[in-house]
Amino acid sequence: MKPVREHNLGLVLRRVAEEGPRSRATLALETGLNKSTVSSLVADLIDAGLLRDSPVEERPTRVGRPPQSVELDPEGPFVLGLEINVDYLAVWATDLAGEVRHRSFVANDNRAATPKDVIALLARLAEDALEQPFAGSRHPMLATVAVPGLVDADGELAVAPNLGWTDVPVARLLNEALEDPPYCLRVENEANLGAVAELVEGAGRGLSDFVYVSGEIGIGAGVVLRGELFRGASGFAGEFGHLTIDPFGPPCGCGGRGCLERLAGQDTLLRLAGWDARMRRAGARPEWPGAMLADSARAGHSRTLAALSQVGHTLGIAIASLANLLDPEAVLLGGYLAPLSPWLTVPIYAELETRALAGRRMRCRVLPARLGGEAAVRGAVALGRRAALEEAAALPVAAR
Amino acid sequence: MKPVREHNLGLVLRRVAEEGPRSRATLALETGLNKSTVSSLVADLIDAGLLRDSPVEERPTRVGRPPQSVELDPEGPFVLGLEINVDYLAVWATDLAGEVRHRSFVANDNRAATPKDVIALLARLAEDALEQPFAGSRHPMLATVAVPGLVDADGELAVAPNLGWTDVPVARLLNEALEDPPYCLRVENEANLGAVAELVEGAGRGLSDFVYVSGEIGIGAGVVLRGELFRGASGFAGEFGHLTIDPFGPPCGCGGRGCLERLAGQDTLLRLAGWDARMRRAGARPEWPGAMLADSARAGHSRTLAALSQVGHTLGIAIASLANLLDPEAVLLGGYLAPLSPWLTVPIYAELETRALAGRRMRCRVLPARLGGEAAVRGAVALGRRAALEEAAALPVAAR
DNA sequence: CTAGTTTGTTGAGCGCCCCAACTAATTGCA
DNA sequence: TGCAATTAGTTGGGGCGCTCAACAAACTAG
Repeated sequence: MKPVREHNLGLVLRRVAEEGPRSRATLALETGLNKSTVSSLVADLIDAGLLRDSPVEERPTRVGRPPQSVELDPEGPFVLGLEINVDYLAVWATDLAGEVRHRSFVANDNRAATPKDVIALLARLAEDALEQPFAGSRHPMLATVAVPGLVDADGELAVAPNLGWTDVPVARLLNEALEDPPYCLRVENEANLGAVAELVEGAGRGLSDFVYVSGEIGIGAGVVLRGELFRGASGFAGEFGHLTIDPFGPPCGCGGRGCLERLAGQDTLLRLAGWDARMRRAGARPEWPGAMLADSARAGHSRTLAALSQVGHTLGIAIASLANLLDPEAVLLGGYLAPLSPWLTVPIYAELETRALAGRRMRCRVLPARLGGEAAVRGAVALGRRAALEEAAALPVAAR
Repeated sequence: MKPVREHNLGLVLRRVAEEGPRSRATLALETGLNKSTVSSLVADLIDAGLLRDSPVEERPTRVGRPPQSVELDPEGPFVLGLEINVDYLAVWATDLAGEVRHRSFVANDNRAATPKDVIALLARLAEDALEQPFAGSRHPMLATVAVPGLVDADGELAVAPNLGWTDVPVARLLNEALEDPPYCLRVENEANLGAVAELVEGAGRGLSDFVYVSGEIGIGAGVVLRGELFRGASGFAGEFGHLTIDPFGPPCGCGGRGCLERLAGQDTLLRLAGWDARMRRAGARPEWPGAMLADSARAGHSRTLAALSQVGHTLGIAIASLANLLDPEAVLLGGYLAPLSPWLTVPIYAELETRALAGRRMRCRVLPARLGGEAAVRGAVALGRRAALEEAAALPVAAR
């Protein structure tokens, strides 16, 4: 009920986490706290195994006693990021500093398997990560699972169209499948986690309001508002692919008509560019359509260029609606859209300028995402890491 | 830098503001603070002129010493809500408790006048309010101005299409026109303030994520996320009327095509229902179209009913896009849409069910707004009042 | 080697919250 | 009427945790 110490511990810890190793003196300067207070806070954090004295010297050849930097303790808490996607599973493990300590990727056709089997396999991969020597610590462990579908407020996977799953309690099943369940396990939509990843270490760094558009098999989005992921009232925010573009357009799998995903999704784009969409199914890598179409566009194939222009205009209409509603600082194009952004941004900007009421007064930039196919796992660890930093601050006061 | 006292003062003050008069004992129970702490906090707030002992006895015939309730001091700080609209000006003044102490409304064709003259007139109305006896207090005074246009992050009115104004520094001009400028003066979009009003005392009470759709001459919206007004990166969020419904539809005044406002705005609705839109200009009251069309619909005029159905479907498409993106708890229909909602909700829900991906899993309700044409002024005072409560907590610590 | 400079630590002081004891004001019951 | 019982509010002691100032530590410059 009176978490002032906890608050300040968190302040110092997060500062070190976000800005890197630094001395007590600079921490005092940056946080506005007193030198002696910072010393005491840092001592507690070291006792709790969250920080350690750093060999890195922060010293631009100045006079005076050399500062003693502290950094995140790599032996401290660690974090798991898991991903279930249509045709693969992935697991990453990092320490508090965000250093990736373990990484695995397994191709697996998850549409063909039952949820239970898939989650059992994922649990095996997670346990491999936990076997790593660095995982022997007594610290709490957080895990986040990225899934390609709608996750409701209780963490249950309500529906994953491209996986063919409905109402799968992923968190519960995974907890049961794990020998030693983590301190906290959460499940989150893939595009949402992609947005978090871009926010923390990608094209969204430093931004506070943006939308990450994830072009996978469908088109999803993660919405970041005021520097935080926005999930919506039931956890279903960001279904950008089902914005209506043409009310009487072709029917979409969702039951609507003329959805963005139907008019500008991967299948349509490939078809417009002259490829048979079914080629995709033939075991290609996930990054296939983006890289291939970019090659084709670079080679100047007119049909590809026309397809990209058309899809760009369609995307632009949707992005203009989004901009009218939310006025974000930027829209990030992720997934297969990222490598195609050189050809997409021009038509998108054109639509934005004619259709966004605030026109050029609002500078909504359209940028390629930076993290490619790793965005979702990266976001999973990043979210877990952020939560760990938040909660870890409560640790030293409890340990007293 | 160590606002723990301030925080607790605010906690107590806001509790009383939101939940009404109550005793120190119940405040202690509700805030989790100690009885003695609450006593001390309340004493400070009384000293600062923010609270006073209340004659109201909170006593459900129980044994023991009767509690001494405290309530917001009506002699405390006061708040102005101003509104500049197309054909009228309005000023409300309330005390901290939200009790309206002064109210004025002046019909005035603001399109025909220069911004400077309009603001001078508004300043005169504001000064009338300040002449009131209760305004003689030493307390800070906050004012908020509602305007029907885009307000940028600096509080400048960038563009007000229906007023014909562009780049009017309303805050600066009003400050100059006022003899004794307020402690803090802010300018905010009309629909945004309508959303705040509905949040505080209308259909949005208790909700944390909703969108208020304001049907005035244009269609705007105020977006409330996590219980707070969301303004967007440049302050231009909520331009719901310019969502694209039909990319190749009729041109809209904004430069786009097939905007919601063009396809389902007031003019179109009246035309579809068989009225000449120009009749509106002929000096009718602002609530004219809603009340009149509702009468006509109640009378069973088939052309009106068909028009409402068509507009409802169009609105529903836009609301489905919004719901896909933000997953709000509710959408409130305000302005002239409120009295029409009995005929609009059915087609809107129909579109929501077919077009929102999460379908009936997400319960996005569509409700009529409750505050009618007063929403914007009410929101203006409510926003000022909320800010006053926030800042007033800093007062007692400064006064020490 | 000493003066100057910057970092980190130590102990006094203090704001502010909690706790417990106490006073105040009422009801219930003998 | 009067004395428990009960609930509200106040008062003073204690302690957590922050700030401040003085000091010790570790280095550079000349």
